[in-house]
Amino acid sequence: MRPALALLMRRLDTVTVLERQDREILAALPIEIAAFEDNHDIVREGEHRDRCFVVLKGLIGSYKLTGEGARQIPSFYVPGDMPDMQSIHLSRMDVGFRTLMPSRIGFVSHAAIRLACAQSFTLIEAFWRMTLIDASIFREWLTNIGQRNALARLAHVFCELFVRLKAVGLVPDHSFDLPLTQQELGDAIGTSSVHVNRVLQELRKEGLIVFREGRLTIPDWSRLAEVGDFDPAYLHLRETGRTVGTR
Amino acid sequence: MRPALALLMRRLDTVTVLERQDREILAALPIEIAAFEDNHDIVREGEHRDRCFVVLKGLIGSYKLTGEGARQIPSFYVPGDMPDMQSIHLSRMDVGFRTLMPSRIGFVSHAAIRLACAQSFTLIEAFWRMTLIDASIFREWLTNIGQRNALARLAHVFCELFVRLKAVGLVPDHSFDLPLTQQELGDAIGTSSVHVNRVLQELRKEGLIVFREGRLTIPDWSRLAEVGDFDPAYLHLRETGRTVGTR
DNA sequence: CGTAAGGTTGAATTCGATCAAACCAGGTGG
DNA sequence: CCACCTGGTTTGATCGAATTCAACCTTACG
Repeated sequence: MRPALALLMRRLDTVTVLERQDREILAALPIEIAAFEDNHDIVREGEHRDRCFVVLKGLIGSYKLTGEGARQIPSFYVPGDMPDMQSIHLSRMDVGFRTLMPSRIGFVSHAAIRLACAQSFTLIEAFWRMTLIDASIFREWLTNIGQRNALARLAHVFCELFVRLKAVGLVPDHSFDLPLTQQELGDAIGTSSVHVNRVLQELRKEGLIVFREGRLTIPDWSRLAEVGDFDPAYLHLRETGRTVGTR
Repeated sequence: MRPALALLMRRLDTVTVLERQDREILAALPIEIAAFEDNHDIVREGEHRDRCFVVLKGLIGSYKLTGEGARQIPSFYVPGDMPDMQSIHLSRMDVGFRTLMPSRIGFVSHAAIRLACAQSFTLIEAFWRMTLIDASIFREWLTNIGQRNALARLAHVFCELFVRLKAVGLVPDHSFDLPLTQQELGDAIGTSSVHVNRVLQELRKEGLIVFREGRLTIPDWSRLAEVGDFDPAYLHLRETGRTVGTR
């Protein structure tokens, strides 16, 4: 099967159980692949879309701008994710998406997805479920930003990325590529880049992370999870025991 | 028709277009009604549910607790909303729901909703769309809490409640019942209740709100929307022009 | 009355923002 | 090869927003 669709399927497998015929329908989806450099807008706020995209490689961030020009990154998207699934039912985009590193993207038309959904209730469930998990992640981020201090917030975000990447098999050892700038991290956790810098130093000093040359290593998972007050339940992954962490 | 279902239908009308047969299916939904006093847990974090609920009267807040015991209210739910729609596809609740004032609730079993969805693709769309709008609201709240100061945050939340209540016809003039404590407001916008108190005074001093005896009045909508950097696009209401504001 | 829940106020403190400058590495072009 | 630029990181100093703690007030209510 085309590797792009294999990846999407693998992701769907982490959230639900697919039957053979669902896999066949998915495998037949027409998908158009494109590569983008760093900092490329894939979808802009306010647009009307007629297709969704799947992350195949790299890292995508959603973003919203306030009237003051500040930017919030409400969430990150890793390979296998369909970040703008919502565009199927909400015509106007309330959020934009851009690459946070060089990325490969697959585009699937709304029409094709609708057709697939019409053929299988299980697929509807699977896609719907993915969007509900997104919402769950937003709730967790709200709690993160609203209630925890900057140190815990950053630790929490690192933990989440670790678990999500691991779930799709992209964390062989205890490290993964994460070429985010401190500004981008700040936009995600709602602090200034200067403060991110200081918090990063703190995390490093405590031996909780190694973060350099665009790569994050987590030497001691359980301690980082402790500091970040992290419980992966909100990610609603199947077989959490197997996919999570190191213990 | 039973008023409970009429309200749900009215809400669905604000987000999508229903056909006659969809209305008939909805009207036949078995619904079980109950009244709850203030501060009553309807759903607790971690539970497994076999039914959804519709807010018929009152105000519901979702909430999450951190390891430190802090509480975040990720969003409010007004009459017509189905706050735990997600429970259909995500068995474990990652969030709890409780009344923020005396409320009337209608319960509909998952089985009944699934059956209704099996009969009408439009209904699936409508429900799915509601959950996607929820997610959109979470994104906006993330931006609100992450990027705006406490004054704008609070103004923004007030604006949202105003628009959402107005959309279901619960804001006859420029005021509505909102018997929230300052603690609860603080849990929603991620600040202490003491600071909420000060911000409220500021908003009052500027003549932007009247907030007493559990009722909020917005004398000058456009100025409050300005202060709160509020743009209702993220609510994805149909005919926004008609339903929003005062101009 | 006395109690409880919520609101208000003040003072001290802390967290994080802001501002500004220095630093550093990788690329580019003379 | 060096000078220069650029984007990002680091550091220090200062400022402001919001927290914390504590006291006090008001109202509702048994």
